[in-house]
Amino acid sequence: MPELPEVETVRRGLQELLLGRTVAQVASDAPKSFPNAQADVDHFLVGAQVTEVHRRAKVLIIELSSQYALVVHLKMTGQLVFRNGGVRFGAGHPSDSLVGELPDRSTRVTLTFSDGSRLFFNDQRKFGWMRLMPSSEVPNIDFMRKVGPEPLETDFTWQLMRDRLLRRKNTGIKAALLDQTVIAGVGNIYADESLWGAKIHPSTLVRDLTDQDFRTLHKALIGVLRLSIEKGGSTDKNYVDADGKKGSYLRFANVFRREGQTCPRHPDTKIIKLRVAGRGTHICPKCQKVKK
DNA sequence: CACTTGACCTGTCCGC
DNA sequence: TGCGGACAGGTCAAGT
Repeated sequence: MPELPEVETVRRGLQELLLGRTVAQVASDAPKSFPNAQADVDHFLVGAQVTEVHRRAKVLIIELSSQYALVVHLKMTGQLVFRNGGVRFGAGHPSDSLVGELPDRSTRVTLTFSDGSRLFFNDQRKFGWMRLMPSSEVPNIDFMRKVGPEPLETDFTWQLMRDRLLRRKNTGIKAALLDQTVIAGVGNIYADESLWGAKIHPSTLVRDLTDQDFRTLHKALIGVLRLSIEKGGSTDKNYVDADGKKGSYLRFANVFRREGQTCPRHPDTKIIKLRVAGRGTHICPKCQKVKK
């Protein structure tokens, strides 16, 4: 379930690994994961060089010398793994890797570069997608027009966060945090972790939060996102970076997937799992109470 | 318009 | 052991 820190980790890896490489060959399960017509692939992808890899919210944008871009959303089980030669385990121990020989049965798209290296787009559940479009059109797609501000940009103040969240004042804070048009890049893991950090119950209506709550939540959210990027993101089941390696943030998580374990702030209280905003939600019932 | 729910998929886990 | 059903959750479409 790649969220902002996972997608940013992949971006950094791809930026390092793909820059300057020239696409020589493309194989895909089109149209499911890669809907472009073959003619466009032949004209604007094959023969093009990778010039830059950007991220906006949970979307990756691989810029090409053809003035086209490959736009990728990993959704829940997508992976972008680069291989140059055989199986790479990166710098860590082999057990840090989740993927073996590629392609495998979840490979949906394979890009082969002119030097023989390859980029694999794997996606077990086929929710993710990759599409080729003119770079100039990327900001005009519906998602980009509607998506909220990046929480790690310097202009993302607590007041801006408050004002964005108040656009959903009659809904629960967790639903508002997950809404990509409110704030970009937050998903289930970092919503739960930041709400625990700020001692706010996920069902609390946004309109019932005080300025002090918004300040604390702002600090908690930025803190968990930064820490997770530092740890290479969160691997629960599928997520891996561009080298195929897992992220280690979940070792530092306080509540996510920790139901039944004790709250770090309350050795006498166990973390429980609820359903909020249609998602599995983890809280400490002692720190996080609904406010009215 | 604001807000909630279901659909999209497949692999895994749990109870019978 | 096998099997049906619940569950995992990012986003969009459809529903209230």
